[in-house]
Amino acid sequence: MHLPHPRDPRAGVSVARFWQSRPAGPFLKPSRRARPMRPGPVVTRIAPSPTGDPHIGTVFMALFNLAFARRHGGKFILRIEDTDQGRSTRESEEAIFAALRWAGIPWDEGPDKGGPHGPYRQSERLPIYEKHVQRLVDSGKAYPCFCDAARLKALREEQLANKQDPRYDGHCRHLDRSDTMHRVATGEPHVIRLVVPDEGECVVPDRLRGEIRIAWSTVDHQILRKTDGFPTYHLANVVDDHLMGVTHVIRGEEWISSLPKHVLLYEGFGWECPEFIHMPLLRNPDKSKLSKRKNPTSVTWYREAGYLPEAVLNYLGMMGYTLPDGREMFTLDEFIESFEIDRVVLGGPVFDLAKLNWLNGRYLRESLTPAQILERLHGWRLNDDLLLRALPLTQKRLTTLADFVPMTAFLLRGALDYNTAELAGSDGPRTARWLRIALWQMEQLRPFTATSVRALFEDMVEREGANLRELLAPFFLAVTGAKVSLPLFDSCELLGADLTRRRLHEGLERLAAAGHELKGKTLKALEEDYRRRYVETR
RNA sequence: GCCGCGUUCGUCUAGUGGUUAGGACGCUGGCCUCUCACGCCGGUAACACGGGUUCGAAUCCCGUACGCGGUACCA
Repeated sequence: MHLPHPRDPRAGVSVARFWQSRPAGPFLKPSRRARPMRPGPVVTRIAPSPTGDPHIGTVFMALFNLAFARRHGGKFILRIEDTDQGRSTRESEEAIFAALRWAGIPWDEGPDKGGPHGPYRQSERLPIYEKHVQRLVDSGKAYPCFCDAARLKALREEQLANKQDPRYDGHCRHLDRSDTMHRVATGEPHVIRLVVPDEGECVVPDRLRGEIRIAWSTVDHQILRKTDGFPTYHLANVVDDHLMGVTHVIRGEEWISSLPKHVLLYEGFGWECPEFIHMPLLRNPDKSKLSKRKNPTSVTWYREAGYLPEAVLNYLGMMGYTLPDGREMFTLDEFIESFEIDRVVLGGPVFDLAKLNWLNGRYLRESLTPAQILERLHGWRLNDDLLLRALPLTQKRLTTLADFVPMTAFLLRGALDYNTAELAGSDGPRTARWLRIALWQMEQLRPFTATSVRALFEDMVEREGANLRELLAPFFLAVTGAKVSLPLFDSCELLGADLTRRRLHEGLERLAAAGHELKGKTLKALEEDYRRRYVETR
């Protein structure tokens, strides 16, 4: 079905085209009853950005995209959005693949397995974006902009001071065209910006939310191509979704405010919009967007901490959703089989480890035989590989073989059991600061090895003006659960980054409970201090 | 600040005008039992608030409050 250029007859108001004609009268809240499907094959996608650790939210979104596609006999694509050259890494990309595989999420097309619409890595599609950005410039829907950061900053501050929305003022849009072209041709640094209407509003249907309306005046002249020649998310995302035949964009609600930009791009290219479905965001216990500061977010942590992938996936399947028959324990296939996107609820679900624990326990005692659990233990950490790596550290300390188990138990344990007063030591606030700083440092530490951990602490010794023995004391306790243990740096390596970090985090929580909480002004001051003394002189 | 999206037990949720507002986690009392755990039985606890519409609103409409998200040459 070909649709004409989507522009509403009402002046200045553009409406994203939906596949069906819109109902007469006011748009009613969508019903939870299944809505009719768009004809033709369904294609969904997950488009993670390979920066940092693989996020549990990525698995959450992947699950719903996969279920929707499969339920309707369609395809599910994995696309890597590595348009941020500064932050994207191959290592992180690999970690995303591994995380999805661990979780049991299969994809039909992706960078690792190809497909008819490849490549599936945005950094390899630059010529495609280039061509499309040119199309927009040629048709006057985008324009080069030469403004530097200083001007933009000043502009933003002035607008904020006048209580206006920060928004590019169109300065470069009104430059003389031939002059502009000349400056571009001579290689002057510039970005390409999207032309956005000044008046009217953008109205877009969302499958779960009804019509979303946003005034154009609040939408910025989005940069489509950065100075480095790379596209921004907005451009690459729209171009790829169209070219890859994506019919349903199922993503987090954090994207709602950039919806108008995307709609404008689809219109600019003369393409039909996909159906938009904005899911609620996973939340911390305090309701803020799930973040590693407050909750474990790395998929690898859940694996290392001994969660079963099927339990994690099952748990994610009940975030914002219940099966039509209310079952709480289900396989991926069962989830897919009965999946109805219209049953998704919009309130942001708090990710509750206690309930995940209960579910994980049920899997362990109800769905696996002892022999199968043994296999899982081997696949987890209780295997020759770990024992063999621990042996060089324990060998000289052994009197009988039986000493080995208590000596290495901390490598396999969940929560540690130690005295918080001992952790705090004589200077609780100082201990808290040290743990906090080490944790920040470790978040950046790559690779995570005994050597790099040693370097981290030696660096800290210098900057904190403490001696190593004194500095390390609380870390022995926090990481191994004992004041006397195997060498700390090697222990950290054996434990791995996720588990080590989590233990420091737990140490911090214990200190907080004991009255040494870092919060508010103290925390802010520490952050600033940390930035000054560690980050800027790195 | 501005814009947007939300709001049923502490948490995950059922509920689509008429229900004693149901289930699950957690917490808690009991049973089972060599301990613990599991399991079983019971308890605790919610429609944010105010106006409408209606014979009747958790359910529909409007406002308020609160929460969250966005406001980048990050995604």
